[in-house]
Amino acid sequence: MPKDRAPTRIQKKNRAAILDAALNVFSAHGFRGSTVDQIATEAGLSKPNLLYYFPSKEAIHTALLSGLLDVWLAPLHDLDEAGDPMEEILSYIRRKLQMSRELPRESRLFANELVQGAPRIHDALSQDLKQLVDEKTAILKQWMDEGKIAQVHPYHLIFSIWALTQHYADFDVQVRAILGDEDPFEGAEPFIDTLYRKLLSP
Amino acid sequence: MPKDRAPTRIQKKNRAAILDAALNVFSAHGFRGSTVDQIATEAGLSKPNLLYYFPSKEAIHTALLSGLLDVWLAPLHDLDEAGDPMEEILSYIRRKLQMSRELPRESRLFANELVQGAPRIHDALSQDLKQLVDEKTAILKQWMDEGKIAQVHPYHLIFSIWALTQHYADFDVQVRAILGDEDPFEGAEPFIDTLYRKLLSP
DNA sequence: GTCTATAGCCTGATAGAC
DNA sequence: GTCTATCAGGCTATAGAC
Repeated sequence: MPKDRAPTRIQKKNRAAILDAALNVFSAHGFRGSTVDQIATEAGLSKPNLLYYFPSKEAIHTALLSGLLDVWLAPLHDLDEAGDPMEEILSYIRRKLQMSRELPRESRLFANELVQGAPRIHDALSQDLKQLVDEKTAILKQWMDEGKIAQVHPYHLIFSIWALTQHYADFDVQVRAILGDEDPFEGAEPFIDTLYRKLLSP
Repeated sequence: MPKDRAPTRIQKKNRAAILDAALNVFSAHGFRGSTVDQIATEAGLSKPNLLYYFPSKEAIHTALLSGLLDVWLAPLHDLDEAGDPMEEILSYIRRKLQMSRELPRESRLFANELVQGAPRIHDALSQDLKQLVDEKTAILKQWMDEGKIAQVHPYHLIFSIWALTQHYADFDVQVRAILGDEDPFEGAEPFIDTLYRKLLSP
C-alpha cells in the first residue's frame, strides 16, 4: 500500500482508475462473482500492482461502498424543511430518478449488496441511514399534520420512492425487455410525478 | 443422473430437498456466491450424491429458475378481463404483495439474477414475460379507454406494482433496519392500496 | 512502483469402492 | 445410490527481481 504521505498524481490516478473499474465489475457481477484480475485489467494494471494500492479485494469493495454512500443519500439529505412540501417531495423524486438514470452502476452496487443481506453495510443502514430517514420523516409528518400534504405512512412513502426510482436502474434488463426501444425514463418521469401528485394532494 | 424412468419416492424426495436447499442458498448468495457443498449440506446429502441427481451447479440453478417462473407470473396471469377493473388491479397487487411476504426467497432469486443482467433468463424475459405483459396491458388500456380507470402509461403501471411489492422481499434488510420491530407488511398493504386507488380513480 | 512467478486455498466435478 | 478420495482449474494474495 502507498506510504502515508500525500499521494502523487500517479497514485491518485491509479486509485481512481481502480475504484472506477471496481464499480463496473462489482455492480455487474456482485462481490463474489468479481475477480481481482477483471478489475485490474479494466483499470489497466497488473493484479499485483492493484494489490499494491489496496490490500485486498474486500478493501476495494468497502472503499467503494463507503465512498458512495454519501453520494447515494445526498438527494434525501437535500429535502428542505423550509421549502414548499409538494415541490420538495417531487423534486426529491426527480433527483432520485435522475440518479437511476445517470448512476445505474452505483444503484446496482447497493442492490447487489442489499439483496444478499447487506453483510458489509449493515451497520451503516441501521445507523446513518436510519438516522437520516427518521430526521426526514419527521418533516414529512409535520407537513401532514399541517394539512400541507395527505396523511400517509411516512416510512412507506420513502420506501415507495426508493422502490419506484431504483427499479429502473436495478432491473434495467427486465424493463428494456418489455419496453423495447422506448426510453424507460421518458415514460417513467411523468408517470411517477402524476402518481405522487395524486397520492399526496391534501 | 437418475435413469429415464419414473422416479422412486426417494428420488422425488431428494430432488425436492436439493431444489429447496438450492433456493435457500442461491437466493441468499447469488449463483457465483453459492457453493455446491453448501447446497448439498443443507439438503442433507454429500456433494457427489447431489451431483448424481443434477449434472452440474448450473443445472440446479436453471431447474430452479424455470420451475419457479410460472409461480412468479401466476398473479399477473390471473388478471381477469371480465372482472371489475379497479378490483382486479387491486387484487393483483394484493397477490403480489402476499408473494413477497410468503415467498421472499423466490423474489430474491430472481432479483439476484436480474440485477446482474439476467444472463440465464434473458430469453424468458423477452419472450414469455413480454408476451404476458403485452397481453395484460392491452386489457388495462381498454379499461382506460372505457373510462373505468384513469389514463396512465400501462407498462409503467406494471413496473410500479412490481417495484413496490418486490421491494419488501428483495431489500428486506434495509426495510427492517428502518422500521425496527414494526411488521413491514402491516403498513405496506394499506399504503399501497391507497396509492393505487388514488392513482387509478377515473 | 511495477512486473513475473508462484504459493496456497477453494471449488466444481469425477473415479471407484461398497 | 451413496460414500471417500482426489484431480484439475481458478482464485486471492505474496515473494522477490528490477
